[in-house]
Amino acid sequence: MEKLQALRGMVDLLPEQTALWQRIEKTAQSHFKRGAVNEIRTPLLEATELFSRGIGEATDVVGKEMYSFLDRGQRNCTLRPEGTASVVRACIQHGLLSQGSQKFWYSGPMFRYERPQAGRQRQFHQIGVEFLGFDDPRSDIETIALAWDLLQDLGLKKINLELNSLGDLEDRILFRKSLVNWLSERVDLLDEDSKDRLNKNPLRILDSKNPKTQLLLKEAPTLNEALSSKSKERFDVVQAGLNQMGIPFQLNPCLVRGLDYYSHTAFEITSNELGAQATICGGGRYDGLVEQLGGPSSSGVGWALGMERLALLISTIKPTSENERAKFYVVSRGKKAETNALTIARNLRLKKHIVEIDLTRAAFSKQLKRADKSGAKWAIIIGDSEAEQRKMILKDMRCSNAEISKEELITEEILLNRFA
RNA sequence: GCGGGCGUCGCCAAGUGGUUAAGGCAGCGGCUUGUGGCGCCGCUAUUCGGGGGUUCGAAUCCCCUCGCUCGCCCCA
Repeated sequence: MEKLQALRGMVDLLPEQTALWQRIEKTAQSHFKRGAVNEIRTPLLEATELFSRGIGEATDVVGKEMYSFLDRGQRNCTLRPEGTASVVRACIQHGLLSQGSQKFWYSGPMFRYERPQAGRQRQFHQIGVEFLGFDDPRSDIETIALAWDLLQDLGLKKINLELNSLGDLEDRILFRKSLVNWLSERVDLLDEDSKDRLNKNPLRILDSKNPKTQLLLKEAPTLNEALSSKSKERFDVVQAGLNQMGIPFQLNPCLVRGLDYYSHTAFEITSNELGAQATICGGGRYDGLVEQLGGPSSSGVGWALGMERLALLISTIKPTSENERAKFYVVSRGKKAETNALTIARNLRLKKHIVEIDLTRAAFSKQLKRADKSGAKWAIIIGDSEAEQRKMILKDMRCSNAEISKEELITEEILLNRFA
């Protein structure tokens, strides 16, 4: 018989992991709340066209990584490979931008059909932020600071912020021309991938990992030189803002990012403790996107961070805290006792206590062993004789010595009063 | 899509051609027929990812296949 298992690249998160994930989500939400950023939830499934138009036909994400299929109505659908396009679509659809600028956060699964490796799955999860309708470079600074502070709060000390400016559309067209010209005279020195990109997407050559290509690029014209004075000024404001906040960053003139919609500020937060997939958070400005998707001319800036990669970095943190453990562990034997036990557990829970109940019918010694292991502070023991008297034994499990630990016979009423 | 590594019980793991597939953890049962951290005893893989082949004999050798994993590509 064929073993049934999850599809490649689809990962189960077991309780040991979910505790950590909840911690991350809780921390992030706390930062969003303080920043007056509102949650938005959009569908996992969208029209394929949203992504091909938004992210760009020539990108790898659209070209070879999308989970696309025809639904029963012959509509071309795609499981979202990223969050920004959906958020922008929702904004346009509901006319939110006519109500002024918007600050959003989202969280959820994304899908890309790639070979899985460390820090990369086919279904992965992102927490992201999108600020729409903000043109001021201070919004770049605010979003970056939000990401930075959130990661600091999670205890990540050894992370790097890399920063670049892609300029506006005109800057990039100019730069592309000069880069292509320069590289065309040196095609022989390029690696295969880069040769391919020379026509398709020349800017991407900049972040080639091929060492020879990188060496060559040191002589090449840089994006920075191609920026208009206006773009340069804007970039200066962003840098000055980060400096003033004491957020350290490194300029990386080769940081271009793979999605077509980025302009001006582009940034990545990386860690060198992650293996090959070092980026835990990436984002930037995307001023043309709203209009490109059929909305009003409007600017935007945002980022997304990878939950799996974040979880990898924080995985050393202890998962279960003291107050998440059960306060009571209910043990019972005998027909009447067992049903009484269930009711008592429920009544304690209605009083907001954390209660674990043993449903095994094993010997008391066995059940109490589990009570001990569970870390519960109190055991409630109900056998036939207690059930007859409508009482129970309350046993203090905090004492490590079983012989001298306190226990007493009490009624449910007394119990509920005492722990009210 | 292309490379490298790996696949023995829920988890970790010995075994590298001879047959009873070690051991540890976890789980279950018992010592303690109604009472917890220790200890002791017992149970838990007709089977070594799957299929085929070589051989008197294979978890151990060969072929195919599936899966996992790391890397390339790319991104979070």
